[in-house]
Amino acid sequence: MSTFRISSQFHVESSVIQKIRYLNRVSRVELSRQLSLAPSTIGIHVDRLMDQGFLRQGHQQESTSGRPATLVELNPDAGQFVGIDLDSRQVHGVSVDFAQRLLRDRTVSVRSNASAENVMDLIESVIEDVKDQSRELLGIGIGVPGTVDIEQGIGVHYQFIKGWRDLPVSKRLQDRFQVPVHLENNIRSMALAERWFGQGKETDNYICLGIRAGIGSGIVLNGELYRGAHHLAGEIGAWRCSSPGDHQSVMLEQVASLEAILQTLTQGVREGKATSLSLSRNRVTLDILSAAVAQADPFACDVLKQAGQLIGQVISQMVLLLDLQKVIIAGPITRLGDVFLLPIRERLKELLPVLHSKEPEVIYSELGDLVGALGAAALAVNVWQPHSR
Amino acid sequence: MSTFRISSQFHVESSVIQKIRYLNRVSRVELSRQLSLAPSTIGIHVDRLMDQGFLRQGHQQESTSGRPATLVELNPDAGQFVGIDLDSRQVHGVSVDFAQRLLRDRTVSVRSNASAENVMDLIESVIEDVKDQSRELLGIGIGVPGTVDIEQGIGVHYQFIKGWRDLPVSKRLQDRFQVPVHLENNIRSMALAERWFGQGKETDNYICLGIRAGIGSGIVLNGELYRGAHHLAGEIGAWRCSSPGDHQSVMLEQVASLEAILQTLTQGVREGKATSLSLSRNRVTLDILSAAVAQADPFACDVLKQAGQLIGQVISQMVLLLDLQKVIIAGPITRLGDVFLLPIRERLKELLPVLHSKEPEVIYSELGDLVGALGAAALAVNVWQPHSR
DNA sequence: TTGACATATTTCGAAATCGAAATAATAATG
DNA sequence: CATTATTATTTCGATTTCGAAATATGTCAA
Repeated sequence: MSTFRISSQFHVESSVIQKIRYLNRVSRVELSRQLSLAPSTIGIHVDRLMDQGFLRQGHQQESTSGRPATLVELNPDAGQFVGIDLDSRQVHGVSVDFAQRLLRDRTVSVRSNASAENVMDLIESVIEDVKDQSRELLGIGIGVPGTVDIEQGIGVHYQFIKGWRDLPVSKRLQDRFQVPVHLENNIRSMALAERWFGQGKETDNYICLGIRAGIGSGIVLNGELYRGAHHLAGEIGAWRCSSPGDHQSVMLEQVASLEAILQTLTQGVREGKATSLSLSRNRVTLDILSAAVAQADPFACDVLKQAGQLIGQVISQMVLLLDLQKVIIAGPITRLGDVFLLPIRERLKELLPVLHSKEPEVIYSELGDLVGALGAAALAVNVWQPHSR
Repeated sequence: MSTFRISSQFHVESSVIQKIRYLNRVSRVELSRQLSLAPSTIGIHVDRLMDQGFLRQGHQQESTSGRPATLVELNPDAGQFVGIDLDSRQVHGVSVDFAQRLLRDRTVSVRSNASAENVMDLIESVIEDVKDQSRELLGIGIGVPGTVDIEQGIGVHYQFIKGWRDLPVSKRLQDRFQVPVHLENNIRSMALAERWFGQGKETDNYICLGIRAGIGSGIVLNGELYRGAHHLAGEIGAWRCSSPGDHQSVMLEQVASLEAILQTLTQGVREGKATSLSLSRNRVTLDILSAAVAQADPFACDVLKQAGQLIGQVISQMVLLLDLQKVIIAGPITRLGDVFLLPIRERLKELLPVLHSKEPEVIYSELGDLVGALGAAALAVNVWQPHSR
């Protein structure tokens, strides 16, 4: 694949837009400083981008001493992006305007026996739904579970959807909607969303730990998403850990994922443990667990504590290896609150040597169910470039 | 600290020199491609750098079809750099010419009760020794153990040298030798040496695992040294691991470092295990162990196998998290050969899921005792810039 | 030997960027 | 109210980089 050079003009304008996106409202001088370009150069590009309608004048404000800056901001009406997050059970879709503000969102659930083909149809209909008819569609981002080939836009493999193997996701959507489509692993999309809108905004080194059916993570280092040599970075589901009671080492995913926790609880109920937990369709669900936790059910709390401590140990290792400032935990498990979070923090504190003066924060994501979809949209936004139009 | 902008001219020339350094001999066109600059632009800079004596014409060669390239290479005589590696027990020093070829090297040992002050004196004398009198000294790089503040050039803390705390290493050497001095953690220096001269040359994502008195690692991601939020990345000595026989988790460094291994062996000899190992000054030394391994002493081999398996597990975790292509093991422990290396590889193979089609290599460093010093020199080389002279 | 063909390098006018000075717009001050 | 200080933005000639075409220098095949 030949690496063609992008006309330098567009490259600069692209990075100008990115910076404004990141800072919301900026003066020309501030842009000049941040991009290491002369003020005069920035002036030229900002003027051009305003002519083209991508930027607009913001309220000039900020009175210190000296001439006040005339702030520049994105023109929300310059177009829209769509982001899709495919979970094992749901498709979340969002559309955002050019200033990356939410326009519409929609969530549909996936039948448990749905095929890859069914899922793709569903995704297309969700895109159709959330798309605003009155704006130009500039790009689509999509986060999918499992392994992906982001260059080719192919979903390589995901075990929980029938036939999800070497699926040309990007090509299909590109053909249908006639805009650039960017594929990414969905946990990395979430990490990206945290970077843009969430708790990673001011933080350059963090991990977004997704605890759902499996366990995976999106890694941001020096402010950039890290993907690894074969786009497999962050796949820590298979980490071997010492489970507290057990002599043998076990896989992280088989002990501390939401699925594994619910499994352990279900097993406990069947064995007749003293607990207020009940079964629905033969298993403990997250809702049931949530209710039990609210009543401080001892068995449920104990199981969560065990899992939390293990996660705490895993986080201690990631922090030591990568010298992280933050670990953001995402996924439905965050609904359980402190019962799960506090044991993680405690264990982490125990395991980090004192020399780590700056103790890393462990926090829940606050972006809600749309995290992944917003991140996917950000993916498309990130790589979009102003064409001559 | 104000971020002053370097005149763009020097920035380009600097990156031209870096690229040539990396590729040894290159044509102007190849440079143009690699740096994404127009051939005409490269021509101007190469001509100028030749006039200034930094570059010279290489043998023009490489006959394919078309006009043959006139290769450009570094002029070795343009100056020299010095690199220092401070280990807990030794100071290694090297000088390299402008083309980064070894000029001289010298190793002196550090008295076990030496103070920070003694060590600094020793370092100064080593620099004086290895420095070539006939060339201009352009920079000094120095790798030291423990935590460092690379911006300030301060050795923050190292427990095994008396008084090694908040030591202004760079300032002292800068005052004495009147050239830029660059400080770094010594394991990161080693990782950098692998990147420049060793097995990291063609590999963009790897870890250099240093197993000595302690255990630490230097991390290279996307071709660049990763330092983390507070320059603490890679400090995995405190990782909690499940030791095979034990129920409690233990610190990696206390089980699998060279020090720990020798300690375990010493203990074993005292307890009268059946072994050919003997004690020298009340302890098993690496030399003794080495000899025992050569005779396939069962106790020694078993202990090494245990340690190797633990390291294998640790590597599996790092590989899964960071999707690495390679792990390079460095330190005196590599003298033990396959008895230590093979268990690592076996355990790693066991623990990696099949989906990791590209199995990462685990190899010993082949750079010998000068790794660290060469890496430190590379550190200075890396940031050096052509001044107008 | 000659004439494609291929690739490297240089040439040169156009475009982008710089840097320093000029200009603009405000607060603080006397 | 005028003046000074301070920061933002624009102006404009100088410098750097680009891009396309011209030129250089080899291989290969007829």
